[in-house]
Amino acid sequence: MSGSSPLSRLITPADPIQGVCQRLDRAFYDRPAEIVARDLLGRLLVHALPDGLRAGRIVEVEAYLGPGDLAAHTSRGRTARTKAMFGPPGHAYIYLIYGMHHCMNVVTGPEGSGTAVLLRALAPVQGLDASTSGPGRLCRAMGVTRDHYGIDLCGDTLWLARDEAPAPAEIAASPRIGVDYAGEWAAKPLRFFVPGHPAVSRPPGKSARKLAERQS
DNA sequence: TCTTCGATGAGA
DNA sequence: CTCATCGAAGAT
Repeated sequence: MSGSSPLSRLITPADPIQGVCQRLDRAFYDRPAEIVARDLLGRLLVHALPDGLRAGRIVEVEAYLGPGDLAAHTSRGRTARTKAMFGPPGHAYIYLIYGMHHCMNVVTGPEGSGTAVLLRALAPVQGLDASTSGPGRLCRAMGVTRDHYGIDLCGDTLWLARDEAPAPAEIAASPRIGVDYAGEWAAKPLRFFVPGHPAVSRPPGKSARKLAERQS
């Protein structure tokens, strides 16, 4: 944490970060996944690369509530893959899905809780030219791979931050995507997104179930 | 060791 | 709707 933070370079005409930009600290992540998930909407994901910073504003996430949640990878216990998800909060849980796509989660709650939030879509802010809608494309555009498995998000490579942009006026919830196998857990409204935002990966259809709620 | 299949995305 | 593509998990 030096005085000349690279965060100053985030200020752009296209989507200016307003005033002070501050890295989210450990305490932010050390809360229940569902709380962290909602609080992550509107925050920034930042990756420092040799050729500059890439940053996007989070507009869609999903909460995974631990071993009791049949849709969560930690529901099958502690394995090599889920080691990071069972680890301390504020670290990245990243996995390869369908042999070709990476998905990035932020680990939440106390160490051992096995809870995390999947980042599903970003609104481009800086250094992003590919699509950032959908968990696989988000990682590809941000340059996130399993090399970042377990990385400390309170460090200076890959981190999340808050700025002075207003929080989303509204947050919508829906069932999580692609977890139909999870029994009653498949229906729980644990996907949160900014309703109507163009970067959201799957805009709700007419019959899609949606719960709009007020944000803090 | 063998088999199955997934917290996806692209394309017909 | 299909299918690419591979590691983790469960079955054997």
